[in-house]
Parts: sequence; structure tokens; C-alpha cells
Amino acid sequence: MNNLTERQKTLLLLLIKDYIESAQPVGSKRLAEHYHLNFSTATIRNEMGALTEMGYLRQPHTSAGRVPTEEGYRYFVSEMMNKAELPEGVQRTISHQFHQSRPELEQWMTLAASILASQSQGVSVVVAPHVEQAKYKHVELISTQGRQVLMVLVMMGGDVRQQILTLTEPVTQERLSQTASRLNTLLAGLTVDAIASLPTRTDPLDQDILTLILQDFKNTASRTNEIYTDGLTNVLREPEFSGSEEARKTLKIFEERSTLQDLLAKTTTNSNIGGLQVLIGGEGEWEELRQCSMVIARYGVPGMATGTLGVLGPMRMSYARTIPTVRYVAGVLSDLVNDTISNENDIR
Amino acid sequence: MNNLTERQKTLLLLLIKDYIESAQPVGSKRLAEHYHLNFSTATIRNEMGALTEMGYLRQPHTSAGRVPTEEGYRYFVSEMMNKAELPEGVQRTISHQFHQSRPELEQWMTLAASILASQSQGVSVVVAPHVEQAKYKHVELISTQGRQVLMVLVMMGGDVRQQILTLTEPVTQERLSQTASRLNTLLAGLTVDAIASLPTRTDPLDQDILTLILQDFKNTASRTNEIYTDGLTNVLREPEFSGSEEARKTLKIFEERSTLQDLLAKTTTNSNIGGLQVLIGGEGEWEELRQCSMVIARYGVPGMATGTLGVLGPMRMSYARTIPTVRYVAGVLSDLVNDTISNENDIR
DNA sequence: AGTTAGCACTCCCGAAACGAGAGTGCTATT
DNA sequence: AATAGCACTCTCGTTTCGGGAGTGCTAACT
Repeated sequence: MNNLTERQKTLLLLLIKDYIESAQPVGSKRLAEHYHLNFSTATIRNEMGALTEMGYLRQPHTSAGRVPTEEGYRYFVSEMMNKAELPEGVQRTISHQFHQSRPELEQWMTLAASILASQSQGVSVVVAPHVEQAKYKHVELISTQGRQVLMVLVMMGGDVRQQILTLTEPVTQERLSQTASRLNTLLAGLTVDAIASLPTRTDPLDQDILTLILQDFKNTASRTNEIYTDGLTNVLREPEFSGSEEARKTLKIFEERSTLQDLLAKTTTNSNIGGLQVLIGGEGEWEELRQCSMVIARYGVPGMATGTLGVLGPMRMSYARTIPTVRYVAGVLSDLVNDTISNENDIR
Repeated sequence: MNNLTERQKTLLLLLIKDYIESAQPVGSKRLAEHYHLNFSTATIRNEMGALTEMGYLRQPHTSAGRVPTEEGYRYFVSEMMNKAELPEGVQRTISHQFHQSRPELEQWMTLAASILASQSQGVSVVVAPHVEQAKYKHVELISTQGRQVLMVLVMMGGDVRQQILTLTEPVTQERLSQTASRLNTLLAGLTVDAIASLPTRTDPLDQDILTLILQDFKNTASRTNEIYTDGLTNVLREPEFSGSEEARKTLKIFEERSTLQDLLAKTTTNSNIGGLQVLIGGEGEWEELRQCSMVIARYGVPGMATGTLGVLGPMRMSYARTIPTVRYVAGVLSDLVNDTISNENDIR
């Protein structure tokens, strides 16, 4: 497959780079004079002919410049994947921002989304880390109004969920506290499976709450509102989305979230922490993304808590900028998650 | 000001209605044959001339049809404001949706945003109710990891806030619980002012937490993430936003939220529960909204807990649809908030 | 006096025509 | 094998132009 001569290779990479910047079909002349090459336009034309033959380039019409095909982008990306580094200065800035933010997951998520969007000029998506084999830590039951009770469930790792329950009859705060305290000693440190296999409690309130806690554990995977996003308006800047219908379809993905979820779920499974995945043109699977690319990474601690994050942009996006940014931010988040988890373990 | 003849009035209203539907300048001929009027195009032309003179209409250029001015829209809106009613069926559907959703504020907010957006085909904004003169109910302190503590603050009325604190040194869960319990008896039912005027506590931890609680009370107004929104992509459907730059500016308002906040804050102050406000063309104040209109309402229980909600659309939006929808949803939410609050008072 | 028909005039808008420019592939030459 | 030259193709922005819609005015009509 990699049967390109050195010259073809540099030519291909240069052309794509140029197209990414200019958003316009690149011709032999432009290429020759923009980057002073030591061979002539005619030679370039020949080579471009070959590259077109091989499926890396395409001409919108006879006698226009060349434009990369999806295949071309793939080559480009695989070529730069391991080379691209984020400038030291930018790295420091980003790291700094994270470390001086308040140490809350929500802060980290919005910050990550914001940084990804502004650095890449694309739309960012950050999915909060999902704790695998979540362990119970603590529950609080607070009577709020009549039969309604606020349940705050704290997981090991700092994950917190709250939920309002409506009981069949009013219960005093005192009884609630007793139930909470009993459950706290009973369940401390247990996983879903362990909790599920416990014998039924005699106290009916205890049992009810236990069931609810269990449900909450299981719901963990389908939490849809934990997706953070930023930079939506960036797509409107790109010329390929100036036709508003195209833009609408793309933005809709982020409003509905179901496609997005599907997408992230599928890619999540193939990819490891530290490894990036680049989807180009929807990879034939997602009609809505035919014009787009996504750079996706997982972050977190495998087996403990992992999440996904990424950037969506036009197929013509600046991979040279986006790839290292996504990688770096994923790294920082991984560290933060890791710290959070190991702290937890140290102290308990 | 209201010196329009009956005929001018019907003509003006018809023209605006037609323009809202067609998005194109309306001429005398179109008006005459579309709605079978018993006077001729020439008469219509005369009247339109007069209406233009008076500032209600405008022609994009000589010899095009007429288009409403902001003044025209204002007249139109004030005219229909009290007439427009939501069809019974739609009312029932909406009400039904609310009552079968889970009784959580978050659910209500997203549901309201979704309904507003889909009914009005505009962008919806819903700001969670802000409890005025919030009263303390309960605090929980839960050690999560080392020096980090999760503080859950529950207000009367069911408002819940959580925050992660980092203490200067680790504290046992037991001591935290004692502090919480002391504060709970001390502060029960108090308002900000009452809490602020308490003498300093002797226990330093108690005092620290007290200060934090107070801060949290005060922050109440500036919570930015309690804004729910939906239907962003709807603006891209409108012809006036087909130029992507216009669309971008408008959508940016919803991403940044600061303008939005400003806007809602200003209008909030002039308006009463039950009364709608319609901002047309940004009312000279907001450059970004020059092309837009907003229909805004407050909801909730005055003096207790109130919020804001509204719809943004092109100036050409379907007021006949949007106004009653906003009013109705505001009403339903008011009822829900009211129920929540009075429940609270009954039982305690 | 208010309403209407007729008419000349203005201006937008889409279609067609056109020329410049950019790019290509091929061939002959170095 | 690389390059210069050349004829050819196709797009795109501009210009031209006529149709159409709509207006305002005037004169006639009720």
C-alpha cells in the first residue's frame, strides 16, 4: 500500500497541508511557487496524475486543482500522527489552567471542552469518566418536602449523584438518618454485584432505598447529560458549512446526542487509553458526518474510570493542531482522574 | 398613537401575518387576492402608503412589496397579545407531559425547554427558579478524599447545591457529621441576613463551614449553569440566517451566556408573573439581536421562587404560536413551583 | 369625498453571454 | 527522467438584458 516514492509523499503531504489552510483546490503552479521545490510544475502534474490514479487525490472537475480524498486524509493523518507535538508553551498553559481550576469534575469537563474547542477551532465533546465497577461509599437521605426525599449517593472516586425520591408516605428525618446510617455500614466499599446479591432487608424502608441505590448504580452507563460540549459555532465559520442545511445537520448531532452517543460508544470500544482514533468522513457509517472528521481519545484509568473526549471539525480540519491537543488534554485528564482515585485509596 | 382606521388596522395585521408566513415582501395585489377583500388594490396601495408614512411599514426598495418595521411588529403583537390562545388539545398534551415526568426540577426545565423550542420553532431558554430570601434547611458534609469534603446544602423549597471543599487538613467523617449536626440545629429556617448576623462560632471548623454556606447563599444569583436551552438549530432554518455569519452571532449568544444573562436580568426586573414581555429587534439595546425577537415570561411564586423563560426567533417569528405557548408553559411551571413550595410549608 | 381603473416608471432578479484565469494532459525537447 | 511549451477545458465573476412585480399618480366614477 505504501508504494509512494519519496517525492510523491512530500508532494501529497504538502498539497493536503495547503488545502487545509486555503480550503481551495490546489494546482501544480501554486504548489511549485508556494513551497520552492526543485522540480517543475510539469513534473508535479505528472506526480499528481499518479496520486489521483492511486486514489489519494481527486479533481472537482477537469482543469481544477486537486483535492484530497478520504484516503488522502488518512495517509496524511497516519503520517503525522506520531510526529505532531503541542508546543511546550501551550502545554504549560493548558496544564496550568487545569491545576488552578477548582478540583471538581464538572470544572474539569467544561474546561477541557473549552480548551479543545478554542485550540482546534472545532466542536469539542467531553464525556465524563464512567466508573467501571463503581464502589459504594456513602448515602445521605434528606427530607425535603412531605413525601419527597433527596438522596445523595457518593461513590468511591468522588462521583456524586443526587436524586429526588417520592415515598408512599411521609417519613421523619430521624428515621431517614437511621436508614442511611445502617446502609452506610452495610454497603461500604461494595460493588454493584456484591450489593445485588445481599439478602433482603427486614426494614421495608431500608429495602426500598437499597433497591433505588442499586438502580442508580445500573443507570450509570446511560447518563446522557454528562456530555460536555463547546465551540458549536465554530462549524459555522467553515466554508463547507456555509450552506445552512449542512450546518444544521451537523449541529443537530450535538443537540440530539443519540447519534453522538452511538458514535462515541462504538469508537470507545476499539481504542485504548493513550491511543487516538481519527474518524474521517464518518467512515461510511454515519451519514451525518460525511463531510466531517473526528479526533477521539479515551482518558482515565483503565478498569477504574474512563471517559471519552474529542473534537469534530470539517474533514479539512487542522489535524496538526487538533491531534496533539486532543492527546495532551486526554493525558492531563487521565492524570487528574488517576490522582483522584489513588488519593481515595490512600486515605480510606 | 392608535390613530388607525379600522381598515388600516386589518390591512396592517393581514400584511404582517402574510409576511410572517411567506418571508417575502407583500404587495397590494397579493394581499387583495389572497384574502378576498372588498376593496381594490389601488385602495390598498393608498392605505399602505399611509401606513408607511406612519412608520409601520417599510419598502426594501422602490417598487417592492412592503415589510413590517419594528414598530409594525409592536403593533401586531400588542394587538394579538391578549387574544392568542393555545388550542385546548395542545394545552392538555403539554400539561400531561409535565405531570408524568419525574418530579424533579431538572426534568421540568429540560422538558420546558424542549416544548418551547418545538412548539415555537425558535430557540428556547429556561432559567431555573431562583429562590428569593432562600431559607436554610440542611447541610451534609461528606468526606470524599483526604482533605476534600463534599458539602451538600439543601434549601427550603428543595433547591440543592453541592460543592467540593478542600480543607487545610484532613478531618474525620465523625467530626464533619458533628459540625453538620450542630449547624443544622443552629441555622434551621434562617435567611441569609439572619445567618450573616450570627456571632462567630467558637469551633473553627464550624465557623469555616458557616462562612462557606454564607458564600453559597450569596452566589445564588450568579449561577450560570442553570440555564437550559433547546432548539438551537432552529435558527438555521430561517431564511434571515442563511448567511452563516448572522447565524453564528446569534448562536454565540447562547454559547457565551453572558449577554443572555444580562438580557434576562434586565427584562426580569420590569415584568411580573403572568405578564409576557416581547423584545423586538433587541429594542436598541442589544446589537446582537437586531434581527431577532424574544418572548419572555417570568414564572414561579413572587417573593418566594421565580425564574425566567422565553423563546428567541427571527423578528418574523410566529408570535401567534409563540406567545400563547410561552404563557402557557410559564403557567404550568408556576403551578409546579407553587405546589412544591406549599407542600414544603404544610409538612414541616 | 372616497374609491377605482389605468398608466408610466422604477427596480430587482434570473438567464444568457462572455472573457479572463487557472489548471490540465500531451508531446517534443533537453 | 525531467522540463518547457502548447492547445484545450472548465469554472467563475461580470455584464447585459428583458420580464415581472409593485408603486405612485392622475383622472374618472359612484
